[in-house]
Amino acid sequence: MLTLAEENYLKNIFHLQQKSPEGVSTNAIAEKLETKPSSATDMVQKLAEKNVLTYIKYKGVTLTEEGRKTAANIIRKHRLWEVFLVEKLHFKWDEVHEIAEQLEHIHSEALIARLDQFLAFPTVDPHGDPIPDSQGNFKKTEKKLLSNLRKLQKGICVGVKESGSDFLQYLGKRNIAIGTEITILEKDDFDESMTIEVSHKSHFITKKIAENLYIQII
Amino acid sequence: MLTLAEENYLKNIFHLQQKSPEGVSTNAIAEKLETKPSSATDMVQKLAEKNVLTYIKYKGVTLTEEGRKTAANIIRKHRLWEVFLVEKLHFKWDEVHEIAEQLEHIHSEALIARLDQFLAFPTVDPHGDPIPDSQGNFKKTEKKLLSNLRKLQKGICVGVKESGSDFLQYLGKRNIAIGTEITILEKDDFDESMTIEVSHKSHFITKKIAENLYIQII
DNA sequence: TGTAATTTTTAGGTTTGTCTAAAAATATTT
DNA sequence: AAATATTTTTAGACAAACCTAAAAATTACA
Repeated sequence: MLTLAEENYLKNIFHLQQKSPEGVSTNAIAEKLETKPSSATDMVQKLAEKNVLTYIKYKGVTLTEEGRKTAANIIRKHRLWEVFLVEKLHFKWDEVHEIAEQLEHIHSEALIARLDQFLAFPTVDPHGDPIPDSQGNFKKTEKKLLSNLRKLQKGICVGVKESGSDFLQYLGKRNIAIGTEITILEKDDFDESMTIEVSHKSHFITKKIAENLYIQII
Repeated sequence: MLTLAEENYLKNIFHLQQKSPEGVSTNAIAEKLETKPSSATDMVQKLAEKNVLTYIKYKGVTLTEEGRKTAANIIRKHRLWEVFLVEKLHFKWDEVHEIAEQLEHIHSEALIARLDQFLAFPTVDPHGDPIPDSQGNFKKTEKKLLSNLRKLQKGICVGVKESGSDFLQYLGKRNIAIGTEITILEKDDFDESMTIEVSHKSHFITKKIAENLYIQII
């Protein structure tokens, strides 16, 4: 079982590794965690002992598979709690980070499993960031129907289901084409219509339209 | 801002003070917290410095008003989270204590205010223990209509609203009289009927009956 | 009331996670 | 390639929260 401080290091090293997959420097870690490089070195040595990362002096740090899974699980908890705070407690999406920073360290597998179910298994958090599954896997970016996405999720149009010219003209008028980035601003629970943003303009679209657009989540 | 360890001491001292209001010994604190008396002494001295309790060497400890309020607030959070876990995530009432022990230390007034609202301002936790208000006040035990109580809440019958003989005979047949202890086993959300336990027997009663029985919560 | 038993505190030490200052390794520049 | 600059690690210290062992105060009781 990791301590709170250890969990925070692991989570931040995970994020840093996205940017520099070849290895993360202790200085970068210290900066991210707003601490001194010497403290980061100390902690990194302890985490290497615990086999959640490999550390080569002066060369930097890489998460092990175990470390990667642990970090992903913390991120999973953080993002699930954010969904709870926004969807259930009606916080604004920009108010939830600090609280989720605390909640992500609650230890209970059962709690997270039930929270996930209570929230209807969300795949993105209120900022549109993906929520990894319980095995720590981030969903491979695959095409989905626009109608299956949630509020604030972002994606790139990668195809259409119905390809009649009426439909394509409809898309053309709204500057939607293959490669176009789309963000869901609002989604109505009742009729599944949505407001989407396309190149800084917002459009209202019906369920029928959304069911005919393939999107790759980004 | 108190540390997690300090909060746990405070909460437990609060509970111990219920049993011995004249002062709590450091040994009793150590036993409750499963630590050594010397550690309890150390912590108590630190908490006295922080003005949340008064400490007289060899004589024991009493919470200050500030300490009392802080402790009550931790208990409030613990019990609100228990309600959430049972009512929203469908945990059993005996599975929630450990998780609530962690959640009670999340620092955010806004979170607790919204959680309270989300849970519709419960006054008791799933074990029937009272939830103090945001000022740290425990509701004075006062009579309430049975229909206003929640599942698992316990009380003593202290009066009736409608006192026609039909009604009193109805109560008599079920061994309900002034002084009788009643526990709500089940409460139906739809028609507000309930199953109650009276001297080890369970009875089904309608909303109309429940609206005419005054109960003192225990 | 004085001695024994118990409770409580003090003294000194450990671990965790941090710090500063200095040393060592690596990288850069001329 | 040598000198300089930068990055990174090591060494030693500190606060929090705990421990053990010993001392001091209180309580029990003969």
